[in-house]
Amino acid sequence: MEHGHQHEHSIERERECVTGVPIFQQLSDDQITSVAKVTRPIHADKGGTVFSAGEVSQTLYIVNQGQVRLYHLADDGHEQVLRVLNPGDFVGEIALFTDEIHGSYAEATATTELCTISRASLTALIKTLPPLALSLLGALAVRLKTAEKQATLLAIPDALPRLAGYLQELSAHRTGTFDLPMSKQDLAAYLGMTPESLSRKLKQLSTKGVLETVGRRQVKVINVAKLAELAPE
Amino acid sequence: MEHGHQHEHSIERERECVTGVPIFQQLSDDQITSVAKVTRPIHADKGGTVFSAGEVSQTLYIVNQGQVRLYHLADDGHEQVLRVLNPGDFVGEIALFTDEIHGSYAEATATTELCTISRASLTALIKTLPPLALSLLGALAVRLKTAEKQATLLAIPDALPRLAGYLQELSAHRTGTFDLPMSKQDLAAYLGMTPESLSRKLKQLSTKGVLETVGRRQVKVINVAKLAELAPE
DNA sequence: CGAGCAGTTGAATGTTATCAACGCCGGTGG
DNA sequence: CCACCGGCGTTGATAACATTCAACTGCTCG
Repeated sequence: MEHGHQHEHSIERERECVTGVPIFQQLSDDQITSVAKVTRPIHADKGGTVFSAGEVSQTLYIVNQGQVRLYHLADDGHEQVLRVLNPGDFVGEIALFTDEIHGSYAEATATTELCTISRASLTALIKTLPPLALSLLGALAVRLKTAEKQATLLAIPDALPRLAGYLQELSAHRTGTFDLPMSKQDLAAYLGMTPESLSRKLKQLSTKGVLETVGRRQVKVINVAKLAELAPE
Repeated sequence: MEHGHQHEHSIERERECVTGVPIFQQLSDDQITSVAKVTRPIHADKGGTVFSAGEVSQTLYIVNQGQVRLYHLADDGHEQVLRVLNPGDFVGEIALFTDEIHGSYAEATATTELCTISRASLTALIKTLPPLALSLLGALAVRLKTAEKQATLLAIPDALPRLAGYLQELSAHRTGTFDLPMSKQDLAAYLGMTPESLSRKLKQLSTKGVLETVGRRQVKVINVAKLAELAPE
């Protein structure tokens, strides 16, 4: 039957969107299908807007491919990056429980594929799929830990240990030369300093033999021990 | 039967511990009983330690009565408050998914009653009680939002808008004169400044007619509009 | 190949931390 | 109940730090 076939095909597309995402990984085939049924894939070109501040949200967004930059505008027009979403990351979880207005903008920094699930669908899914609830709880717990760690980092008045702490955390899961998750001016705002200060502090670390900056967006940690010394704790 | 009676009595105690806590509130009587069965109440006197940094944790702690101060020690011995737990708040959710070592100390700032649930028990509960999963997800989402908001606050270089933003958030849910959730020296560290700076900035706000400091731990917001002006966004 | 923006460097200014001393409140012990 | 003691909080002066403003370099992308 033509119609039936088309329907199956479209489900296949959604399945692909779901299977690539860690929080759904431990689900069975049948369970993935039930998730896929309520999933709507969306696409965003590089530079495109996924959502804007001020919009009402009742949707969970999960990045499948590409990258999304989450930021909000300060009153002086200056952009403050909140988080960078890589494949598997998601945003909109607060919308699942309260009618919340987006406080931030989401912009694709590369060609990006996302999965969206409405609030009603997700709450229904959670009620019928306990493993999904656990996955989500785990993901939120990890994000919470990250956010709280960042808060304690930012509470450090001096810029150098603040930067060192950030780089230590960042380099912990990578090795050798690695990419910064955002531009240096975004990173500066993220770390609570000006781009000028970041530049100077990076040079300071470079002079001390702690690291080298490679090109525009890469950093190579040379002396992990020295970095740990400069970082808090 | 003597033994049976004793057993029921002890369950009653745990029920009391559970019913007082928001995340369990929407559960039915039967469900509360099943939660109570795996709950272990613990008590901490004022000044007592609930847990210490370095300990392995596989337990969720929920505050029932009293207050718990969560902090960790910087390398210079200086205490950094992460969060203050009031009745209904909980800590240890990360322990539910990974064998994690506590990074912080938990100290009772008043006579405190807590409920504890082991990892195994809670994961089992979540699998059988979907509403509980939703409650937990909601609570984590709220905490996440708070933590991310604090991070963006702390990213502000100037102390005055940082303090103003904090006070605005704090006063939003209260009215008139209200208590600060911690001592001023703790608050200063929490806001990424020195106690001296906090004192000066509070005085500055007082001079501007924005607020008044009452006694040692109370603040009265006089001009909400002015406070909002000084706060970011 | 050119334009524009990210990133760097430099000097001056402003803010904040630091160090030190002091009042003040709260709790403890006589 | 009162007096003492200790820490919290405040105030003042200095110095270090980061921001600011401005000019310049060097990518990168069109």
